Amino acid sequence: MTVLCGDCRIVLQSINDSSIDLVYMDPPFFTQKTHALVNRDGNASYSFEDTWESIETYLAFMREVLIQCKRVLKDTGSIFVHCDRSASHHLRVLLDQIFGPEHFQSEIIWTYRRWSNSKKGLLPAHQTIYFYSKTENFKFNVLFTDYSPTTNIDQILQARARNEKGKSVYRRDQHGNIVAGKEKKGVPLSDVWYIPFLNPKAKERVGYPTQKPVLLLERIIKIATDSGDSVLDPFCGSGTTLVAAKLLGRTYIGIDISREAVSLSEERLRQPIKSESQLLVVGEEGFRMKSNYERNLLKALDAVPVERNSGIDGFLFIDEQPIPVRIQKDDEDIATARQKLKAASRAKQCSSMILIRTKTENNLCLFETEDDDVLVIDAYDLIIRSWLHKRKYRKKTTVS
Amino acid sequence: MTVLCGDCRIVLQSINDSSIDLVYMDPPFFTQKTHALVNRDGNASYSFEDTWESIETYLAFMREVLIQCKRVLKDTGSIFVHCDRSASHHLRVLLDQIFGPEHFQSEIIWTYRRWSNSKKGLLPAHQTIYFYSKTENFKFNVLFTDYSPTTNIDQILQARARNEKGKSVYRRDQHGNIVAGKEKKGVPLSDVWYIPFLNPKAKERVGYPTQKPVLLLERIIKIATDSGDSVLDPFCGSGTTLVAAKLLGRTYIGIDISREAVSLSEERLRQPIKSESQLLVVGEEGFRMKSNYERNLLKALDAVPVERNSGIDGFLFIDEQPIPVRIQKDDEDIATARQKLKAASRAKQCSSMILIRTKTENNLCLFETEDDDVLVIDAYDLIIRSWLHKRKYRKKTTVS
DNA sequence: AGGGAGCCTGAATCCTCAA
DNA sequence: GTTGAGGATTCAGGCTCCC
Repeated sequence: MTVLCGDCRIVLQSINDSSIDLVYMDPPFFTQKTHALVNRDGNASYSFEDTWESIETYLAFMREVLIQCKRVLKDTGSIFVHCDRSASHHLRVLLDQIFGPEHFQSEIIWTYRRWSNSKKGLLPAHQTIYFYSKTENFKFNVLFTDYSPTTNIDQILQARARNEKGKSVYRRDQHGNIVAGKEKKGVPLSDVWYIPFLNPKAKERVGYPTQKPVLLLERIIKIATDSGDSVLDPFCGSGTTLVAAKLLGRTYIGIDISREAVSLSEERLRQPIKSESQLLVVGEEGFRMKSNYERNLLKALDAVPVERNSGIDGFLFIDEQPIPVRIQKDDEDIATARQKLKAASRAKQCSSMILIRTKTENNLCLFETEDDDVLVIDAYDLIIRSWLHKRKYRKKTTVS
Repeated sequence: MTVLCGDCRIVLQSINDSSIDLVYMDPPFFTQKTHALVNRDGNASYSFEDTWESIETYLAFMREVLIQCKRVLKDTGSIFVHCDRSASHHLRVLLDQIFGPEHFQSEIIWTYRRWSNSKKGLLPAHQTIYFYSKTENFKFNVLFTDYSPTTNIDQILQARARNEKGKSVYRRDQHGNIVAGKEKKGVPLSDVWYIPFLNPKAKERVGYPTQKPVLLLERIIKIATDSGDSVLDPFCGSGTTLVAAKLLGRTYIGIDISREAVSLSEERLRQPIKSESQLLVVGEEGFRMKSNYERNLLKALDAVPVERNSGIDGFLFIDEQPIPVRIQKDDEDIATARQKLKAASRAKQCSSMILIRTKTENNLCLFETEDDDVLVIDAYDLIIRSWLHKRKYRKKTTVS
């Protein structure tokens, strides 16, 4: 959980063999340019050199770094190397040499829309991330995306079989009825990722050149590690990788040769939630911090999410009047939840509040009182689960 | 305007120096597999070998072909080499050697959605096309695409200038009014192309493995040539390049080592057909039938949305069992909604269903019957609206 | 061990049948 | 006839399982 300053070829030597679960690196791309950007308030400027004598010098440097990275990786670990069209082919040849072509897993295309320039040629709108594993036995979590709107989901739910000619057909039982298949979670994530490029005006920007979106790093970390695993970024720059790792509960080590970059990373890490939310709109960051479950509930309510720890999870606006919303937490009973919501709302002068109940209680004596200003609504999954439970029980008794 | 049969390394020798405007090639990808496919009507079968002793053998072969291609290209000509992740990096190193890294123009990513599989890792969903020119003085036509929906069109149309600090600002006349700029045609085409993969069921398919969509070739030909120019494809296969060239009024030469492929190309050229992709005509959004409201409701239920069934809006999975979900539509009463849901679910053999009520009815006589298999849940906004209404009324009566 | 056969997959078309 | 909903079809994949 540190950010180290120095040449990563040297600093990496202090890291133990087989101790890291994921290496992500965003090294110089061999653009042969100096990258500089002035900070928001204009008083600090970060820059780094990406000029090299020749491609051979560049590759010799990268070779040293990659060999060290392989050494520190666990056998179940993987490496993601970010590059652009300047030298991606040379880097992949190098990766083949060091990690072995059989450990190549994916060529990830990060694509985005960007302001057009009037260059003769096609507008560059992608960068490449090479994904190699150390062994065949690498850790991989499948992320799922939505089905294409052209897909007949109701159809692909049906179980399938082969007929006598070996053709794929839907399976039918002895009555000729269709047989239902297994659960569908969605389509496994593909190797082409559309993630918006950090807009020059984005609040997330901290003034560091080549800064990557947190969303991109979150996705990589989720794919290759579990909670508590270790993430290493030998060219950490503004520390985006480390922030994403911290937000996802992974441990992290960052290295950068620039004193300023290390300070900037440390600053961002000190309070990633707070400092990030100063930079980001509350809604955006609040959205990322909430669990999917709460986020979806708030969306269905059409409520605007707010930050945690305040007793209020979001606000619903009806006739321009804000109505505080709280979702009952796993570790609290409905009375506590109501109390917290009322306490937090008192200061806001709100007379109507909404509480979403997510659990059944042992004693169901607490109900919405007639003159209360809190509306208690049961979460959909709570309603469904108790209905199914009731039905099951009823069927059993009917049979007996 | 011919299709020649033979090894392209030999056949190319018969083509004059500096006589071709565009070379497109779709060589073997070094997949180390034999690709075979049976024709639609089942009476013909095409196949080709893509197995090699080593990567060196493959590259030696490709080197010979590429050197010949450079020779026959005009000084204003360009070459587009289609490859996939198997050997793209090696091919680009080769292209750098033969055409010079300074003549590298673009790494085009052709991306698409396709049937998936149970791979451990990311689903491959792109192929790469390298675009090199013979000299700096190459022919290039800018194609335009639509602006992204987030772009403010009004702003683009305004003329721009630089202020005293060199920053880009909108130009204003002496009265401070914004000056309208030149007409813009859209965003110049980027190097990431989303073009639907030739679907297994597409009519355009002729039964040749690895067949490419005509649309992809049309785009390349439009970029690099004008009407009447010459196009060469040394691995023409089923002749897609030649068909696209003919449709666009370019002259063409195709070469293939397989007698069957040459016959197939000749046959296709006799009646060049381009099938319209429904997906491209309508657009992905055209297939999405759900409102944001409905989508958010389904998400809160943790249900998978269904786009192509008029009775079912989504599926919820509990204990791996699919449960159909329907959201009551604006123009239907709850009885109709229930009836449609039950009708659609009958074929799916589902015994439990969920119906989301979104409106109150005048006669509230219809309730969930004890033995029913449909659970009716009120949408959150319905609950909230009726609660607020009730409170308002109660307060009024209290005051009076 | 290594290699071939068979299985699971979902996108996007074609195609059928009902209204 | 004409339209449109939804059922049927098949693959430049990649896994497992079985000799």
